[in-house]
Amino acid sequence: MKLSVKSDYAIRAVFGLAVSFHAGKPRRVDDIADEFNIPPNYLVQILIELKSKRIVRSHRGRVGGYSLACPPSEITLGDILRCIHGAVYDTPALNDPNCPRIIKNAWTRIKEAAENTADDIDFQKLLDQSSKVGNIYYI
Amino acid sequence: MKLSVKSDYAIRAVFGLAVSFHAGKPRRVDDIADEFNIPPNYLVQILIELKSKRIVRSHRGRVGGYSLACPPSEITLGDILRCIHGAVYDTPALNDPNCPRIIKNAWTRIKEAAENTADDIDFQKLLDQSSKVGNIYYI
DNA sequence: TCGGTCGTGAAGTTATCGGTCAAAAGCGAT
DNA sequence: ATCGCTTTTGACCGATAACTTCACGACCGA
Repeated sequence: MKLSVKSDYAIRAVFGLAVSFHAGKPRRVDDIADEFNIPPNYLVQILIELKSKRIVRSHRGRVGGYSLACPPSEITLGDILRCIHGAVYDTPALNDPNCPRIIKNAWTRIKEAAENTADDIDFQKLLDQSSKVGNIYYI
Repeated sequence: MKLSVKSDYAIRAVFGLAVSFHAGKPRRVDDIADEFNIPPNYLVQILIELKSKRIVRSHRGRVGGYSLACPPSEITLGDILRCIHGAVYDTPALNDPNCPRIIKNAWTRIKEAAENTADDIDFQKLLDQSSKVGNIYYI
């Protein structure tokens, strides 16, 4: 039930990279951390995890930084959640042989509801919302 | 993303009480703990929480034990999850002013998907499944 | 070669989880 | 009235994970 901030940080970071995806230039860690109020040293660890799952790429050196490994439309929130934690929605009940089948079925229904929703939201959709709604209701 | 076993224990316990709801007689803690493989001393804490939220009732003394406070059809999985944890699906992102609106919207969608599903499953439905499927596929 | 960037591991703090234990308090039956 | 059975309460503990910071190494481009 309780999500960690880590997954939220990850989604913010990928969103930040999605915004500047067309530019083609990588973005520095401190830059992203600064925009989204993420502890820089913590963000590094998160980005490394995202990199190991081929969601982002890194470049070292003077013009280094991070960029998306594929178009925003091909990355979903479910992908990020599965990368950072093992699953979108995980309960020990499903692995517990003592849990009655009926209850396991119920857990599975809830799990799939969350999973399907997360897999349906890709970062291109978020970008579209951002350009449409963001400019109108921005305070 | 990671659920605790506590909520699973709670659901098992309430399910156990639902099964014997029509009998009208309370069920002892150790009895429930034994059937569903729940540490008895841990189950006590869970039942007390459930009682404080008026989901179950208790009865002391020689013929004491626990029983449901209302019919199984009026108790949903969402009720249990909200009782044990604060919410069915909780992410710190929704309370973080630094989290962009677009991303908060996405979190809300996932949250509502899980919440609606959990609220749709009441214990009468589980009982119905139990009597229908349980007897056929029981090993 | 030098400055800036990522990469990595370690360390520490805090919180939560899962579980145990020992009494106290209340109720029913006899 | 008392006795046994049950819930009630609250304290406690070890392990694990979350979150964060730090220091230093590796690497690249100019």
